[in-house]
Amino acid sequence: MQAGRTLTPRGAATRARIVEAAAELMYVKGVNATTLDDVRAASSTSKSQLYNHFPDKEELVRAVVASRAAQILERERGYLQRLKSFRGLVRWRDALVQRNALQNGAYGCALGSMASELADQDDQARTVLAQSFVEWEGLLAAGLQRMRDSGALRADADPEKLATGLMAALQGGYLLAETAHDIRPMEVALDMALDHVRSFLTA
Amino acid sequence: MQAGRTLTPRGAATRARIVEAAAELMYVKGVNATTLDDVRAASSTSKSQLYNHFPDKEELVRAVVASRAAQILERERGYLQRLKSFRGLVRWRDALVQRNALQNGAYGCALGSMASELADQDDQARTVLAQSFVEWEGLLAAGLQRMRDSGALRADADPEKLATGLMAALQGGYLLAETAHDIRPMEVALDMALDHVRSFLTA
DNA sequence: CGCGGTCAGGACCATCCAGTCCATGCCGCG
DNA sequence: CGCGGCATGGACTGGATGGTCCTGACCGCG
Repeated sequence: MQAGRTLTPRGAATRARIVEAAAELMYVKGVNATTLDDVRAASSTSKSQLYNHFPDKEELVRAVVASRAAQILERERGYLQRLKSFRGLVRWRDALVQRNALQNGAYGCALGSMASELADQDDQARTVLAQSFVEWEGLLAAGLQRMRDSGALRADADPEKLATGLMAALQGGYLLAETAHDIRPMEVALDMALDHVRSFLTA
Repeated sequence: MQAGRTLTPRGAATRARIVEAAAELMYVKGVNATTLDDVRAASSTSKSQLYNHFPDKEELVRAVVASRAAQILERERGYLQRLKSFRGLVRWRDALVQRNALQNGAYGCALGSMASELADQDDQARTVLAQSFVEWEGLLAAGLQRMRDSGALRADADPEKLATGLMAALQGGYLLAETAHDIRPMEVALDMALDHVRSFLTA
């Protein structure tokens, strides 16, 4: 199985099943703690399928990273594409908090936890993750820019920096919540970032 | 070797060497990517010494966590014990940024990266880490409380929440910096949190 | 100075896990 | 309907890694 091959529908489905199962396991247990045998069992496939689709575990990990990044950016686009008011930002915050509350904060951010684990281990994965964060912040920055253009935000507001601040608060909040098994730090952190944006609101 | 044993000076030194070497390796490579053989080599000891001092790897990891937490809290106490002005907070920020700049943001926060890796893996370690974050935030909160008491901060400032916000910005900043290999996101995040505190300054 | 116990050294073992391989089955195309 | 190739299954292997154990050195105490 070479890269760029055209897959039959069945093959593509199997590949997707593998990536999805691996993503879930790696999210819950961590990348390094997830064995290929775990993935095999969870995806109801076999060892040779794994190696038909991925030359080695590293490539599977990269596929998982790409898949998760695409998934999250897709979801975030839903929230942020039309962002143009402070209320929209509050809704964004609420949706993230609520989603994380479902699991009591455990596991953290799917991108953030992989970033932390892979940053010192797979430079290629790290780059993709970094790029994903940039895109994610870009969605926020674009919304903030629209708010500025419409006069909701003052002219001296820097959408890029505000977006970075929001993302850092989000990621830091995820981490503290994951460690404490309590989502309140995440709420507090996001509220701080939101307050910061609010301080640039006109009138 | 049982817990609570009194060690000879030599034994204590060996134990400390092991923990220190393990801490460094786990910080740079990650906990799971660090093998006991790595630790043995880096600490110039032998396998049986490892097992003389620690029943298994998990306990070594816990010792590393405890050691790192103590180390960081000690360092932070130096910065925060006498914190009583906004300028002091800025100095705190600068010191952290400068320290992280030395390695171009790589590796992140020694506590944060272990928290992310161990949270879903060792509940005992997670609890210690959570407690350490609480203490760390406590140092910040105490300083902010002093600022409030002295009238530097308004009465409606909540030191606890401000401290949590600072910590989240710090941790999120570390993560983004580590992923991007660029400390600017960390600076931006901390500046946001500092601005937030500034918004509670009197006059 | 010698003796008991603690510490150091490193060979050794068992397990786990990434990665290989070959036999079988299914699918689409002619 | 038959054929060629792709997908599938799972047994197998080599090596890494956590953990054990035995031997010998050192240290403090009598």
